[in-house]
Amino acid sequence: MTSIQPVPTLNDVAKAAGVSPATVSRALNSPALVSQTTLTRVKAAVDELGYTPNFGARFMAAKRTMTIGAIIPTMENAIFARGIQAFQEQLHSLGYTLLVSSSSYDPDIEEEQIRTLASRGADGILLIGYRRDERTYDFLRRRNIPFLLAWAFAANNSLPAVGFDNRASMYRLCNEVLGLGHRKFGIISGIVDGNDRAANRLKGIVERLKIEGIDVDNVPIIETSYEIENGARAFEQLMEGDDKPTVVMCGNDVLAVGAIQCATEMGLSVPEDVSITGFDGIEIANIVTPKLATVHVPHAEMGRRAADELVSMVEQSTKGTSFELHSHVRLEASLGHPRNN
Amino acid sequence: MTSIQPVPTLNDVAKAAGVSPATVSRALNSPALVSQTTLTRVKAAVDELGYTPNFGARFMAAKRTMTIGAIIPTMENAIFARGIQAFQEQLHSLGYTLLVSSSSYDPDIEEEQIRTLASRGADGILLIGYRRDERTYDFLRRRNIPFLLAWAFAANNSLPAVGFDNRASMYRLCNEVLGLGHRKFGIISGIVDGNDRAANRLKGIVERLKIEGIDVDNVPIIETSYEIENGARAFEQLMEGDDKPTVVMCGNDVLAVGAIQCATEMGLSVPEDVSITGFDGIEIANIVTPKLATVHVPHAEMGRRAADELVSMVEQSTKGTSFELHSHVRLEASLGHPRNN
DNA sequence: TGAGTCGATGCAAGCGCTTTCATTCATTGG
DNA sequence: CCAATGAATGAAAGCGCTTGCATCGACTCA
Repeated sequence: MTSIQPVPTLNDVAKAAGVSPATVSRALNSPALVSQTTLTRVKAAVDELGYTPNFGARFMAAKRTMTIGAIIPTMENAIFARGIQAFQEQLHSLGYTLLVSSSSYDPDIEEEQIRTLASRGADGILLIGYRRDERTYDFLRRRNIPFLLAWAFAANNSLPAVGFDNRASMYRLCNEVLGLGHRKFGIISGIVDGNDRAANRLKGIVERLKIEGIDVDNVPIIETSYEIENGARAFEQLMEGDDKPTVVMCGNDVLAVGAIQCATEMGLSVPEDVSITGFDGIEIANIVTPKLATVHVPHAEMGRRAADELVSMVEQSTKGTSFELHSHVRLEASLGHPRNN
Repeated sequence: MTSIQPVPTLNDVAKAAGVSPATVSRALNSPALVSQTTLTRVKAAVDELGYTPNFGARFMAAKRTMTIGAIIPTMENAIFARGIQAFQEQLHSLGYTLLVSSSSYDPDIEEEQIRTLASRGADGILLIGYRRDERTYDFLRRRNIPFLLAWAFAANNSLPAVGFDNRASMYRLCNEVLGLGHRKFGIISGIVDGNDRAANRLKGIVERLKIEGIDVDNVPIIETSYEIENGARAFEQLMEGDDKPTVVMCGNDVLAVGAIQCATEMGLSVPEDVSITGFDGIEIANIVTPKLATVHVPHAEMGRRAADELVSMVEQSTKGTSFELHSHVRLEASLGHPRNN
């Protein structure tokens, strides 16, 4: 075999091409500065040796890594999947690589991941939602790492974000529900603590109900984490008492699907016996029977825009502009009139 | 404000603690070599300055990065979600960070991502399935980067893998289908080219049918990529002719769900008019009505085992041991007897 | 008491790359 | 024909960290 030279370096390429390392570096990063002849010679050497730059070294010498990090709460369900996929594809077409980690909805893990991404030289970071320790934001700012929030948008918050107004979206859905005549509500919310998206969705419902003059303190609200099973259990609990709700609004499609499944198991028909609504508009909303009335969020567009915005923040070192996307209430068979209005 | 010293370095910590950089490095990486007093002093300095190591530098000086890379075909649907989530959680508890990229089922992109991960100093890489250009494997070997395959297992292949036998699994499911009396098959397969998992699943059906004496050349097989929509379209096409199949076996739950939805839209009842089967046992198989008969794969276990194995390959620099997981045929309402047997 | 140990620390050499500055050589204009 | 310009390249200084080797006391043991 050939000699033991496992990883070719810039220097090896330089030798092979008969030029200086500096020239190879330039040929690779700013081809305009190098003559055509040298350029082809270098490229040939690169191919021949199978050279790949060492990011660690590059990161040390330069600053950029052409890497964007993203930290999402979970990979396990589909909530973030489509958006992140679009984000990644757009980044790829802009020449960036995406590194994704998941925090399992744990703020401490999230903070740790942020530090790790920073240590790794991420040029920018995408985070989900607003709410996190101020210390985390300080860290990012101190380090001068551009960051962008997604899956949420609050007009009164100056942090750059690409997303939608969770509160207003849920408010609109609640409007529709009221319009159908429902007055007895049950709510299954995501864990509100440390999650502004879940909190705002809940707020959207509560605000609207108050306006309607409904005594919100008597509306049963169950908080649980985003899993189908939990949605089912919560639903069961809501339907236990005498004074059953005519509609159960869920903070999330995943919970809603659990609720629908539970309803079916309990022999209740949806929406005749009880209406159920979700939020997100992910695939399962369409798969479940009956189809789930929900708020549809433009995930793919959000991902693409987030990529564009974050990259421009990185490259132009701008402060970042927020962008509000519009969600869309989707009425489907899981939502109907209450039985005895 | 304080002076402009954006990113504290090891040296800064050393100064603050009144020791040499070497000592700080040791305090951080091999605390056993440092006295208790120094240790606490260093830790204090680290906290005070908010120091985070620079991975680029660390990667250059040492070799390890405590990073594992994974490249999955897509993040968009749930096929890999659960397994990867478990993989990440296990890695995290072993002290490693996971970086995930997706290749969009494109071999060229996958290769590029592999190079990127290598450049970034991934200590090990997880890949999905066996089939890829030999050049890619050569690259990994040359670079001496441990890699492990997942979502597939072939006894006759020496590459280390943690997965299940796609062919045998599908063969068993096909067995059940035949047992119910079906003789007229339709097949919706994933794209076989460059995807050994899809290919082997198809093979499992075909082999079993041949044994049964069924003329496989006359069994309609539609290849399409893993999307619900495509499953629906393919199903429609299969049900067009006069000689309709009594069962449609799909290479994947996603395709199968599309098929079921299409059947419902066409006014066909499942399984009375036509049976439908899937593969993977992901969440949507349980959500769709009727529930999908499928092959259930222990995704979470696969993820965990893959993490353990890959880390041990990295740390003990062993060659890697393959491990076969067992899938499990799950009979559900979408599969029944053919109408006119 | 002196040689031998050993634990704790410091020194300094890189790891592979980018980039500033200097140098070289060909070209151009007066 | 010579100075001035500019394109192309090279030399070399780090970037922040790890680690082999050297050093230095403080102990142990005979």
